[in-house]
Amino acid sequence: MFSTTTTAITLPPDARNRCFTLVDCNNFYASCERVFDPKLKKQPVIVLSNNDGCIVARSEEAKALGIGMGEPFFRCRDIIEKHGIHVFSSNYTLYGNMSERVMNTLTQFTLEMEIYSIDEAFLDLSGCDHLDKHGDLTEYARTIRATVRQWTGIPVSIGIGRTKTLAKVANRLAKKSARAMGVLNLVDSPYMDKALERVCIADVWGIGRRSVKKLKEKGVTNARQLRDIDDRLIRKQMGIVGLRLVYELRGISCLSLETCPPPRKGIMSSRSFGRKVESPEELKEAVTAYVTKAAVKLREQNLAAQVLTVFLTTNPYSRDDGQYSNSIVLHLPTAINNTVELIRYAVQGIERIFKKGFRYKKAGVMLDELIPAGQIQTTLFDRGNAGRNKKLTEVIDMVNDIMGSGTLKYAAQGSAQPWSGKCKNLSPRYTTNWKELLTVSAD
DNA sequence: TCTGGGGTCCTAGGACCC
DNA sequence: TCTGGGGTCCTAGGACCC
Repeated sequence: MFSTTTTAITLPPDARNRCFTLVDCNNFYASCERVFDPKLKKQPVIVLSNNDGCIVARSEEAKALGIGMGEPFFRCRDIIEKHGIHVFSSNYTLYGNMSERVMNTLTQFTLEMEIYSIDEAFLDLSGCDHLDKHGDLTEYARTIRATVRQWTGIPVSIGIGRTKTLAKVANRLAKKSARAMGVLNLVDSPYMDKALERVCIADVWGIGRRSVKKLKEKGVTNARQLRDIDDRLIRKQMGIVGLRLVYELRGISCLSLETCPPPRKGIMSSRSFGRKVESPEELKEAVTAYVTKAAVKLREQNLAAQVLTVFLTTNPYSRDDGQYSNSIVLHLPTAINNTVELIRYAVQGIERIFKKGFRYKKAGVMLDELIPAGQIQTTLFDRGNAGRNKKLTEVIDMVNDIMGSGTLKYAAQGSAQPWSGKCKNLSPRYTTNWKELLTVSAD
């Protein structure tokens, strides 16, 4: 029996001579909060996930106190009170806008950039690496760092390497090492082995919990050992993804820069409830609100959905209540992107999977099989409803765009929304809402 | 009492076909 | 002991990311 353990990676001719720079904001959400409140400087700060559930960002001071990433908030209550840690609900409007500012700043420094996440971007400086013999590339990165700090108030770390994965490694070390002062360049570095030895495999980009376990069983614990692993072994343990990762650690670029984001494959919108929900009416309200949000995103990208999935679930952590979760996949008769019709189907979906007698914790919708909105075909029996719904949706979009999202709502979303999530410690939307601008008092 | 949300890619296995 | 073999397509689930 043959198995495909041979290398199956085709490489571009310049795969060994690339140069990637990763700019990563430090403790991004916590840093955003700090920009607008100087009192938070040098103070422990944490930011919570939606519904004030988990801790998703920590300032260095909070990390030093032992607060872990992703820890449930309620389990840290004691330590938070004891040390007077500043707690924020997540303010995605603010973080999104701050992210835009950081990314706009970065475009000053390169023509080729991939916005990888809300707080990270890869810059292609392949054309610049000849400068490096004179140390200029590192200097260039220092200029980038200082500029972002000055223009946005956000501290960043910068890692440079021959591959994206090595840029990630360099970035991690830049953050950890005080001597690096936020910038580390690993391009053709004589210290490469030492650098890789300092990074444990769990911290390598693309190595998750499962792979850590497998690799440790093979005696591989740090990034240098992983780089030097046998090709067939890694192929067997981690498939093509693992092999690619190892190549990247060797300085052979397998992951290219994605300068324009590929079209979305699906759009999801879901939320945990602030309290348990039992009535079908409230579930319908919630799902209506979620699908409305998803539909706005859909239209922003000029897409229409052919498949709508609706799901609901009780609290999987709860031991006392009965457990039930279900989902339904609705193949729509034609691609849709107007909110009115999507709400109708979403509500139908909930009606079909709802079961009485359970205390629900979460529900959501997914839009899939997206096609360009221009390709929407109307059905034979459509008598103008689609046209009316389209116009209505357009008007609502326009008003919400000008007056702020949520100005006009569909009645089915409900107005009190007793199911909505907790966010007790929300900071103002300093940069996007006139009523919430930072005020400076004279006294 | 209280445990996020939104994505991507890959693989194994089943269905089906000739 | 001994089922045919080989291909494609689809889907569910795993693993990972921030």
